[in-house]
Amino acid sequence: MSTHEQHRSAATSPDDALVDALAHLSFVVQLELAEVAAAHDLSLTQLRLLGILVDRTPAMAELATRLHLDRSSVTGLVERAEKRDLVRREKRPGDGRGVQVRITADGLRLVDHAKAALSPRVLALSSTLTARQRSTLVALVSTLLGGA
Amino acid sequence: MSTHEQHRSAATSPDDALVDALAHLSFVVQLELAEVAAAHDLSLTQLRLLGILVDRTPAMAELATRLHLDRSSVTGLVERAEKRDLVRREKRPGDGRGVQVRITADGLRLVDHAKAALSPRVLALSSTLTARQRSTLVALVSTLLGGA
DNA sequence: TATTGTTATACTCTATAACTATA
DNA sequence: TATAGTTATAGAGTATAACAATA
Repeated sequence: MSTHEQHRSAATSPDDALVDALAHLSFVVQLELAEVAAAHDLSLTQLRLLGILVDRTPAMAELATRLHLDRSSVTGLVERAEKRDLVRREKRPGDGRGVQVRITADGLRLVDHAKAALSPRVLALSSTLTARQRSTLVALVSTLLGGA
Repeated sequence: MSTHEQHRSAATSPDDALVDALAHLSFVVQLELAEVAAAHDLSLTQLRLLGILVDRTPAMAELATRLHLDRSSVTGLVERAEKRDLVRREKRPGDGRGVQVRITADGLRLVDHAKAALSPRVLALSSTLTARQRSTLVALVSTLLGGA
């Protein structure tokens, strides 16, 4: 029911309870992500962009698909990141129209720091769980996400 | 590790696996939330605003706290919602400075529809889990969130 | 013709700083 | 002085529509 993390509603059915729990959890986790991004002077979208580029050199259109954004939005996103020397646009070999985006050393350093900052925050969230509970949670979420 | 939902990284430790799972899950759930909001011509923030107002009549400052926004941001947010007759600003009795924000019938209808649209989407996400697994997941997430 | 990416434009969202009015 | 809220301003983020270049 709740679309807000501080709205602790009394779920009336098991289904409602699940929807509530996942929505609420997503807000709490996203807040941590946004704070980590902000601490590195990045928006959450910029951080996601860098995260994607860590092990890929995608075309603009592929970035748009992965980020669920319009191609024109990605143009601006990459432009701003490029201005900060976090990414670089390169000509796509073999297709005169295409561009591929590559992360720079600066960008890589930034995303590494952000990732390092994220872990303790997310782990702190789960401090009320035992080690066994945490591993059960990981297993369930992995199944839910279709990841084995 | 992953800051992006489509980045299925091989977590190297149980801690990394937990951070990955929760981050990934949060993106997937937020995508559903954003799509539901968009289907009702709302941003996720506007939907959160309405969600808060369902059972409250808060002051602007309280809204800012709940939404993790600056007061000036809330001014614009409420203004746009008011322009669409989704909320109404009222004078706070007993404090000439204060304002309280109330959801309108239109707003309530909209948020109800959005909530109804969200449930099947989130439930579909968890279709790979058994009923018992879903209830375990709810219990673990509730503990994590400190909600008993 | 279709695809890739950009540009032009217009909004929403957000924060900072300065302001007004009330307490 | 302190608090509640707004305004002015600036910038990021986003989409739609129209465009150029290439395929």
